Amino acid sequence: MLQAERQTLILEQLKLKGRVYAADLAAQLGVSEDTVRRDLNRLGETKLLRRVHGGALPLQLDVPDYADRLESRNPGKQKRAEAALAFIEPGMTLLLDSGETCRYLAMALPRDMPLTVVTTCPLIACELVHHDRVEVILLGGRFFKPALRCVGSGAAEMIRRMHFDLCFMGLCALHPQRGFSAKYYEEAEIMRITIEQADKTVIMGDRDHLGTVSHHQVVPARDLDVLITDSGADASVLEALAEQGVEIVPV
Amino acid sequence: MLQAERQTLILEQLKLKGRVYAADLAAQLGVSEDTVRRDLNRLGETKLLRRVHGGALPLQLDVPDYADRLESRNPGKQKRAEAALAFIEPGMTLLLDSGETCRYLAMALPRDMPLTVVTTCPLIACELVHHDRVEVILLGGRFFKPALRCVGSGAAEMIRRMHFDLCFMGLCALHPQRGFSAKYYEEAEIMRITIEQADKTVIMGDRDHLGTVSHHQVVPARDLDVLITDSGADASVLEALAEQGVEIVPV
DNA sequence: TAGAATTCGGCATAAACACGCAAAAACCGG
DNA sequence: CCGGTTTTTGCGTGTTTATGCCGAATTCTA
Repeated sequence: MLQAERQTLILEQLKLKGRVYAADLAAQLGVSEDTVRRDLNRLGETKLLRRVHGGALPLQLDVPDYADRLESRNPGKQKRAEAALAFIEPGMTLLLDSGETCRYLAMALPRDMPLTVVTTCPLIACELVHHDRVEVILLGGRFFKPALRCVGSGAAEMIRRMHFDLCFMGLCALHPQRGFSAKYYEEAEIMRITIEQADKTVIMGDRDHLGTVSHHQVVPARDLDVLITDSGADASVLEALAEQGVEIVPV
Repeated sequence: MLQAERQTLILEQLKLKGRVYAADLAAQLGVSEDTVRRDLNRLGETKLLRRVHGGALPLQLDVPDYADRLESRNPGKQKRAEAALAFIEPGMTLLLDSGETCRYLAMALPRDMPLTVVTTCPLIACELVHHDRVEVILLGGRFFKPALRCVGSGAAEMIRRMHFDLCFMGLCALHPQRGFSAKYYEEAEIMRITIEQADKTVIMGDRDHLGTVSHHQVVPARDLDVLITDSGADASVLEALAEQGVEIVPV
């Protein structure tokens, strides 16, 4: 049996059962435990599974819900938001996705620049109350609390009738091969539609989310235009993304 | 069962039930209490739960100012909001209009009552984030900042397709002859449509707004059902309103 | 304050792991 | 085809980790 074949089987098994044991796999695949361990370690390094003592678990990047994250101030997000400002020009129509990163961007927007900001996140709308020259369009629908955003057909319909110069999103999980993914099905759908309507999509997020996979794919990596991330991010992942046409902006 | 898997289960259980006992977990997971304790201690060290004698609790930095805000700010609005609760029954679909009074009502809603709340005000939507049994529908559209609400054809259309058991509104101006009126044209229109779709309309406001007139009429007084106001309000105005079929609730 | 439940620390055991080594297989350039 | 290189794999050794058990210390509760 080929190594790659074996690793594929391991991943399938993992997906099927939700967990795999090194010892079981060794017996089942007819190789030594060392070999299985080496396979598991490699798959873990490339972020295709979560290696744990005794076996492996599916990757579930447990992003804490937005509602729980609101309070903490985060200098990294602040910096990425400031870097994102460079893409914005007066008169543009922006979409700000839900997420803390985008909230920082909303707060960082210059108050004297005329802009139209579209968002599904009520919190972001509230942040922009004192930006007198920013027109805010709030996309309504069912309020999906874990992600603090509106989802559903109402919001989707409204987005399909719009067009954005720029679309900004926080980074949940981005993997060179497995694309940009989100934690919840509901938000993944809205995000996908949003990206379709935008001239340019800018993603912001730190190294911890790079090379990871979450539950629902939004779009493949090549559909993204710019990634603003911290300079300490894994070079090989950045390179792989750059090859797919993503402009990397380190801060 | 893998260690990491077990710890994930513990966290899930915790989120679900709000507390876990070491002894129960040991029996349930088929491991010794020592093992469970070690798991709990580790999860506690990494700040994923709050370790307590006998088990663990979720660590929720739960909105500490919640109670304070209700007590201190505006006792009048608080009282009227509490009086309004009497009209609400489990399972109802409510419309909460924009305005501080309605925000108080949102905060005062019981957390364990299943409800659907529809609102045009993003701030109210955010207040309801921690009410797990309350489904929130946010009506989108252009965000009209002076009134902190969404207006426009989008919101109006959505409202026309809905039906509310109860509609709550703060009181801008109410005059027995000249009706219920609002400051801005945009909001008056939305409010009128809203009242049309509601079985019952409840208005909350203190004496200062009674007997006054603002710029844009919403509906005549007879279209209102309940007025919750303070007991010191002008008796002649209240009487005139009562004659038009408005139930007066003094607090 | 006494008794019960819980926790802590040390210890033993078995499983899982890392590391180096060597054999076998696959690969590669000429 | 052939010599050299790389990759893969399995094995042995020593280390680390996970777990359960036990007694002592601590904390809760009535």
